[in-house]
Amino acid sequence: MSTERYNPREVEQRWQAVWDERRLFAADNDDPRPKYYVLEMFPYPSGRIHIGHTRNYAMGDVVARYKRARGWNVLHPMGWDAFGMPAENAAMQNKIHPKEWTYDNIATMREQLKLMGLSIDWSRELATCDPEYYAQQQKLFLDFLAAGLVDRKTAKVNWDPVDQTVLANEQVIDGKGWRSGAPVESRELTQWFLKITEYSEELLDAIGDLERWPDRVRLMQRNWIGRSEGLRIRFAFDTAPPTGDACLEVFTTRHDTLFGASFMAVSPDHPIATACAETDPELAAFIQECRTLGTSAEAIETAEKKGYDTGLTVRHPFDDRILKVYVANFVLMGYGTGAIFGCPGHDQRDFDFAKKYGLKIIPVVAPDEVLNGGDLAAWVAAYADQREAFVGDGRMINSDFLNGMSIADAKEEVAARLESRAIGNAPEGAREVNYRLRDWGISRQRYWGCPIPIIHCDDCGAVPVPETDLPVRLPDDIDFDKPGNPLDRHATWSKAACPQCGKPARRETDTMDTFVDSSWYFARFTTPHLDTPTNRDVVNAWLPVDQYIGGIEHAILHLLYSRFFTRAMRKTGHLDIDEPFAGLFTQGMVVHETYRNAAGEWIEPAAVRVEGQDSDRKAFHAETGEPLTIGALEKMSKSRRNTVGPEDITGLYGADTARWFMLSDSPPERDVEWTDAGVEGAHRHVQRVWRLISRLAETLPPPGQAKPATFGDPALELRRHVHRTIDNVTQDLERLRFNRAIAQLYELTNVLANAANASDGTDFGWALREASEALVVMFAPMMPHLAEECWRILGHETLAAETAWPDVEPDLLTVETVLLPVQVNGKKRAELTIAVDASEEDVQSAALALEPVQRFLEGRAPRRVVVVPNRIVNVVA
RNA sequence: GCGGGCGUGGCGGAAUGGUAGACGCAAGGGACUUAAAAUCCCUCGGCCGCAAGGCCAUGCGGGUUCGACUCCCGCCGCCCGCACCA
Repeated sequence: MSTERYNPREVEQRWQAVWDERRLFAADNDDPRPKYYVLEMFPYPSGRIHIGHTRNYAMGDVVARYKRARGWNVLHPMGWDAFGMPAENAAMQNKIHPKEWTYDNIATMREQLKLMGLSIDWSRELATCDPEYYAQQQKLFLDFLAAGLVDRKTAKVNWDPVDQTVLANEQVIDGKGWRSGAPVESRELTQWFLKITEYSEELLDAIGDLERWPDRVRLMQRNWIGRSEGLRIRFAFDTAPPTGDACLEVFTTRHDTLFGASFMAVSPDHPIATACAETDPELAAFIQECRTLGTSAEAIETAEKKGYDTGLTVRHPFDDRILKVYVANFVLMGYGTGAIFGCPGHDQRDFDFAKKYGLKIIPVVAPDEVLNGGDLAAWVAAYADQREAFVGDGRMINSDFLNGMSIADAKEEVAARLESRAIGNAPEGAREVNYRLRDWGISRQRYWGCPIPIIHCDDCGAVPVPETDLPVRLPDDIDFDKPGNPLDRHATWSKAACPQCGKPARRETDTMDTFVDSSWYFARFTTPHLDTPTNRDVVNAWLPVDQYIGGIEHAILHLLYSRFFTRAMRKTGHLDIDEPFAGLFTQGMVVHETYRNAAGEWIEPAAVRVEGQDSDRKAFHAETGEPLTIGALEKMSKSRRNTVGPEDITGLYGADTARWFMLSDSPPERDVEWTDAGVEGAHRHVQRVWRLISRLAETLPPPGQAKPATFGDPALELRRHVHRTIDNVTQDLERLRFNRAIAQLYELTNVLANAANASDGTDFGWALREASEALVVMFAPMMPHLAEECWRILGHETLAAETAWPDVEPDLLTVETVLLPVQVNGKKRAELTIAVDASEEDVQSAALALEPVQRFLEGRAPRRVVVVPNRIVNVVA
C-alpha cells in the first residue's frame, strides 16, 4: 500500500534536485517558441526571506509554471537589489563590512527561496552590488550624460540629518525621511540629476496604453506627474526690483479670473525675494521664518497664510491697476515660476491672505443659480464676508470685456489678447503646460552604492571617467566610525588624475540612489553577464516584461523611474522599446495578529497560545501563561514581532502547503491573514490529494490507453465536470485569480473522490485517469512537488513540470438539459429541467405549468413572462 | 482639502444585471478507535413552522429594471494615495 503519509521534506528535496539536474527552468535566448517574461520585484537582501516575499514569488511562479505548460518560452529570473543603507547601518552597528553582510544575506535568502521550489532560471541571477552589474550601470550613466539626460545643478535638497544623506522628494513622507523618520531639513547642494522631466509628457500620455496595469497605479502616476494647462503672464513692474527685471512672470490656470487680481506674491526662495532681502533685514528674517516652517501635513494644514510687503508694485495688464508684490509663505518656488497673481475671489489661499492683509476681494465668477433669478448685487455685496471662495463653475462678472462669458471662453479670450501684446520683445502671455514632476536627484552621500563615474578637475570641470577605466570600483578598505560618507574620508580613493589634462583631480564621492539600480535590472536579466549593458536583439526580444508582480508601495517611484530609464536607454541605443512592463499586478500583504503583554511589549506568534474563538478569543504567553492582549492585523514586521518565518512552515508542512495556503483564500490583490488554522487546512488538503491519487493509482488503467469510443453516463458526467474545471481554471489563471482557481480545484478533488468509489467500467476507468491527470497538472503550478509525486505514481516517467496543460473538449462544455430557476415576481419559486434548445414558448408553458408557479398566480394569467434562454424564467403576476 | 477604493454568514471570500453565500476555515453532531490523533459522513445566515413551506437578509435611505450584492442619486463607516501645485 502506498497510502503512507506524504512526507513533504523528503519529496520536495528530491524533486528540486531533479529539476535542477535537468536545467528545466533555464530560459534559452534562441528558443523559437513565443516568449513570456514573468518577473517579481527583486528583494533587498535584508537578512531573511519573509512570508510576504513568499506570497509574491509564489504568485509569479504559478504564472511561470502555467505559461510553461501552455507552451511558452518562459523567462523567470531572480536577483538582488543589493545596494542600500541597511548594509551600512549593519556595518556601523556590528563592525561587519557591508559587502560581507550583503553577500551573506544573499546566500541565506537564496537557500530559503530554493526551498520553495520556484521555477527560476538561477543561471541569470544578479546582484546590483556586483561590479559586473554596476560597471554596466556606470556606462549607462555616461551614455545618458552624453545624450544630455544628466544635469548637474545646485538645488535645494531634502537632507536627512540622521542618515546624513540627501533624499528624493519621493523619499520624504510627511516631511520626514522615509527610512530614518527624522524631520527633513533643507540644504543647498550640487547634485547629479536625471532629466526625467524631459519625458513628463510622454510618461503621462503613455499611461493610457498600459492596459494591463491596475487603474489605481495609473491614476497615482498621473497625479504624480501632475500636468496642468495654463498661461504664463508677464506683469510689468511699476516699481522695479533690485534684480532689474522688467516683468514679474507668473503661471496660472485661472487666467479667466485676471480681473479679480488684487495682489502679487512670490515664493520666499524667488530671486526677487532674495534680492530684496539683501537690503531689508526684516524681509530676510521673514524668509528665514518661512524656511523653518515644517512641510508635514499638520504644519501645512494649520499654517497661517503670511506675507511680507516688498514695496514693489506691478501694473495690471488690462485695467492698469497697481498691485503690490508680497513675499508669501504659501507660494512654492518649485512649481510654475515661483510667483502668482493673487485672486482672493476664487482661490481659498488668496482669500485667506486677502482677509488677513485687508486686500480687496472681488468676485469675478458668479454661479448660474445666482445669475438666473438670484440677487446678484446682494451676492456680490456679501461675498467678502463669506468664509470660502467660490471655486465652482459659472459666468464672468466684474470683468470688463469678459463679462457674461463662460470660464472656458474667458480663459481663451485672455490668452489670445495677452499673446498678441508684448512687453519689450516678448509676448505678455504664453500658453504653457506645467508638470508637478521634478528632475530626479540621484546623488547620495553614501558608501554602499554605485559610484558615479566622474572626476572633478579644477580646470576641466566634471569629466567623465573614460570607458576603458570602468568600472569605478568601490574600495574595500573603509571605516564607519563616523556618520556621513566614508568615501569622502578615504585616504586615497578620491584622488585621481583628470582624464582630460592629467592634473591631480578629485573623484566624485557621491554614489547613485539605489532606485537607479532597480530601474533597469529587468533588462539586464536578458543578458546578465554581457560586457555591455544589453544586447539589443536579445533585450528587444524579451522585453517588455509580460507580467510584473510586486507591492503597491512601488506604484510611483520604482515604476516611474523604470519607465523613464527604458526611454533613456532607447535614446542611447541600448534597446528599442518604450514601456518596460506590459502587465502589472500589485499583490496584497501578508498580515498577522499582533500580541502585547501587560508591559506593552510585542510578543511573537510562536510564543503565543490562543484559546476560545471569535469574540471570546484570549491569548496567553505559551510559557509563562501571562495573559496578552490581541491587537490589530498588521503587516508582518520586525518591530511588531508578528512575523512568521517561511522556514517554520516549509520545515513543518512543506513548500506546497505554504504556497497553496497563501494563494487560496484571499484574492491576490488583497491582504491575506496568516493563521495557523488556515495553514493546517491547506496541509490537510495536500495529504488528502496524496491519499486520493495514490489510492486511485492502484486501480487505474495504465497511462496512454486509447480513448473509448463511447462513455456511459457516470463517466460522461465526470468528464463534463473535469472539462468545465479545465476551462474555468484556465481563465482564472490567465487573470491571476488564484483563489478562484483553487476553489475549482478543491471542487474537482471532491468530485473525483466521490467518483473514485463509483464504478469500474473501461470507459469509467479511462475517465478517472483523465480526471486524475487533469487535476494533477492543474494544481502543479501551485503545488509543484506534490504534482511530481502524484504524476510518478500515476505511472509516468516524464515530469509534471514538463507536461502540457490539458485541452478542453468543447463538446463537453455543452449540456443537453439545463436546470432553470423559475421566479415569480423576481423571487425564485421553482426549478425547471428542460432541454437547452427548447423554444421560448416551450420553456414558458413548462414554467407556467409548475405547481408553485400556479400557486402564486392564484388562477390569474401572468402579466408577462420573461425568458432569458438557459438562464432564468421570471413570471410577472 | 482633492482623488480613488471598499462595506456580503462566526471568519476569508464566491456571485460583474439572472438561483446570494461557490470553495475553504471555524463550530456542532455522528461513525471508526480501549482512547486519542488522523480519517470519513451529516448540519451549519436569521426568524416562524412537526412538516410542506413561508418571511427577512449583501452598511443605511431612495431610484432605474420583469429582475439589483452588481447600475444611478443621497447618507454612514472604514481604508489608501496626493497634499499650500496657483
